[in-house]
Amino acid sequence: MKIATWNVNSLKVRQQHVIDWLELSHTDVLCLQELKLPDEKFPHEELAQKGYRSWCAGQKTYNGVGILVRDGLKVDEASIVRNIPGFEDPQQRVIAATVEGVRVISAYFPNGQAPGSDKFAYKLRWLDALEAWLADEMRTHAELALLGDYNIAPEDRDVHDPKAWEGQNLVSPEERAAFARLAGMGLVDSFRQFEQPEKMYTWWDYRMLAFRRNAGLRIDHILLSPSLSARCTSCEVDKTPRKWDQPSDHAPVIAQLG
DNA sequence: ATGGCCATTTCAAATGGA
Repeated sequence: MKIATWNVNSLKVRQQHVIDWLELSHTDVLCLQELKLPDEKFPHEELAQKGYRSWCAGQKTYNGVGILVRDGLKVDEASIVRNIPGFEDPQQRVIAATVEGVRVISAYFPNGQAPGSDKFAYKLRWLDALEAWLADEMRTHAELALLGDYNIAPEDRDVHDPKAWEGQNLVSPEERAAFARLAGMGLVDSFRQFEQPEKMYTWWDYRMLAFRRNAGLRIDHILLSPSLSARCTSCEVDKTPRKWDQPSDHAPVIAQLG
């Protein structure tokens, strides 16, 4: 089973990219972030025509997450959860589904704007709530995958220019500590399970010719519970759709589970 | 050179992203 995550930065604009990439990558389960559309505008029918069932937690203009599952894979309808239970939040950032017994979570972590800001405080509160909920989820699901736009570059090697970025949003010690706590819970960064090319990132600013200069950050991740990590045979970033016309500023990350 | 792009809302310029 191939599982993947992609921040599409508007599903309306990127719908054809998603359809093309599903066919290209043979992805079975695709987690999407930044749909930027309300539930009633989610293209369930169009995706169904391409062989995927879909679930979403959308909202107008901002945020919004979804999960696409190839026909034939077993999804327990009762397993669908939207948002972090107990964490009141109008922002739609989390959706979970159990697919073939694997707990799949699509998450769009808050950006945080800048350390010290109100949005940064919200990011840290959100991270605390996620961590508490994940602890429960991991107790009930041995095979769990947390996929999404984490808006955290966990290490300096995930940053094109660590000196310039030192202490900034997305790389600050507090954010990295939160990421490290996820690892402390037993979640494994599947990308780092395998040998990878140098300077591999998942996001590049639209400005400054950043993609051409490979001036990026690795902020999109697939974290796996111990028993799922043991099943994982590869994890890579696919930069292909970042080169297409009118691309998302993020590239998808895909992992193969044996 | 400390900006530059892009999507959205709504039709002009502000907001948010990362």
